[in-house]
Amino acid sequence: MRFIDNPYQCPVTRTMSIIGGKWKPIIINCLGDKSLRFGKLNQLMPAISNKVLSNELKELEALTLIERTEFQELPPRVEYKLTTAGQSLLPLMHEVAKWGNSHLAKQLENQLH
Amino acid sequence: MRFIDNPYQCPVTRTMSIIGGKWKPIIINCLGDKSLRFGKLNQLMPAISNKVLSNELKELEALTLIERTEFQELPPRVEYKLTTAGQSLLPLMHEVAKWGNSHLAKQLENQLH
DNA sequence: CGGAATCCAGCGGGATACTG
DNA sequence: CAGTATCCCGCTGGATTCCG
Repeated sequence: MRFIDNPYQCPVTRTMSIIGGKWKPIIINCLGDKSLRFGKLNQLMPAISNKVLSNELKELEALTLIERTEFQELPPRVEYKLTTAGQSLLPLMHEVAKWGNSHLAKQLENQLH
Repeated sequence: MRFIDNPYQCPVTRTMSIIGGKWKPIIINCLGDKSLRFGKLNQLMPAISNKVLSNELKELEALTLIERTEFQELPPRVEYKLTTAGQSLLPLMHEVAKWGNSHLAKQLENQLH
């Protein structure tokens, strides 16, 4: 029996165990090709606390999906951007977004009937 | 300012607010084109408790992504399958799986160097 | 068999204050 | 500015039991 909730056996479960969770896909999609500062990310996502954002960023960094660059300035400046591996997720995020849009469109359409 | 953590403004967030969470993508992918019984689903996913599985199935049903069919037999039999809307997620799940596989392949490759 | 009900521990995560 | 530290609440979700 292949257990589909086993990341070693199921590729969907594997992916979700990497980028699952409430915030990771949003952060990845938000970064895109850009390099963003911590404060800017926090501003774009007002619903996330700085503690959680900090944790998510650390995890994404540990997964080598994003790269953290600390500039030795005052006041401090830190920028986050996707690594090559992280960028490989962008097409997937695009598909996710596409589904979200078409699903919404269908819902609105159904409301008219 | 467009807030990317707002499902009304960001399609990625919108999708994740629908099929996000630990189990929904796995269940959807697991169902595929098949019709599966509660017990079979629980068997395929030993790590999920029946309570949580039951909840997830209810939520997916409320989202009209899956359809529940109850057969009036003894012992009882209930089958779950994707609706048309749910099936529209399968290509996305396929992409998710593809990324999971290629990501794993790259990791293994890097270990050789 | 397919759940619902109950109990309960763990921890995710919010709010706030503080620091280099 | 970019976090860390602390406190603490709420809810997720596990284990178990019971029911039609």
